[in-house]
Amino acid sequence: MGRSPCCEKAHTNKGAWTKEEDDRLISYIRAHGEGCWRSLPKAAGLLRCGKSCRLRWINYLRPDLKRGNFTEEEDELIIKLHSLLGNKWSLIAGRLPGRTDNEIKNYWNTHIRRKLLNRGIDPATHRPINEAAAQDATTISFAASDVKEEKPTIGIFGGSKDTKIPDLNLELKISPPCQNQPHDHHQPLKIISTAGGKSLCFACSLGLQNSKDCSCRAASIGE
DNA sequence: AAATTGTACAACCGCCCGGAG
DNA sequence: GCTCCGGGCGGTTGTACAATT
Repeated sequence: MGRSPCCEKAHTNKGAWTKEEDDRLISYIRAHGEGCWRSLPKAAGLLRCGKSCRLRWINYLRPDLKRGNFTEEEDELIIKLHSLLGNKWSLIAGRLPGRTDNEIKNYWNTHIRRKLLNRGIDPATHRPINEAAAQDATTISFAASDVKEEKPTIGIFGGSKDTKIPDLNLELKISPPCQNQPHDHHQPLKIISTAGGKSLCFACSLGLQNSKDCSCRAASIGE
């Protein structure tokens, strides 16, 4: 059927953003909010595609972004999340406050992939490279199944028969961000897993009981 | 010092999904 | 139920900079 382009390409700038463009975008969003990205460039006086504005804002201009190097903790969390979620960068980013999907994706491709390869782990399957090489070609790209004690059924993927691992019913549920939080598209998703009827926060389901992301502890303290 | 190669990351492209009409 | 549109996502490319030869 074909789609109309998101903007008139003939009259839009491309490539790196200038300081002036950044300033225009920031001041417009501060004054009017994010609103409709399609009409925003015109309203803000920018010769940019709406998508480009959105990307620039979300990835680089938002005030709540945490710039700078990833910590070792963040590294490990990304690896664990990737082993469960695959290349669902936005979901992974949701668990890393201040980080964006694009940033994590780039970081994965440049740093973590190599780090895993150095450890002898296939970054696509999270299996030891020798084992991964011996795997049937039909092996799926994310593999929580290599951990024998943890064989989660990941409900958020719709339960493809190839991804179901029967032994342990570890359902992941994703709920909208907490309502009392300020509006933020990248507010971490609350992902709760239930194993054997016992509710675990997402951090615990990943084996990060002592992580600051663990909400079980906070809940149990409050009880 | 210049050329080449490698690395990091910003930005774009095209597709998919969900909501509105 | 269908179509269209806007937003969002993941993959890929482009480019600047660093390291090496």
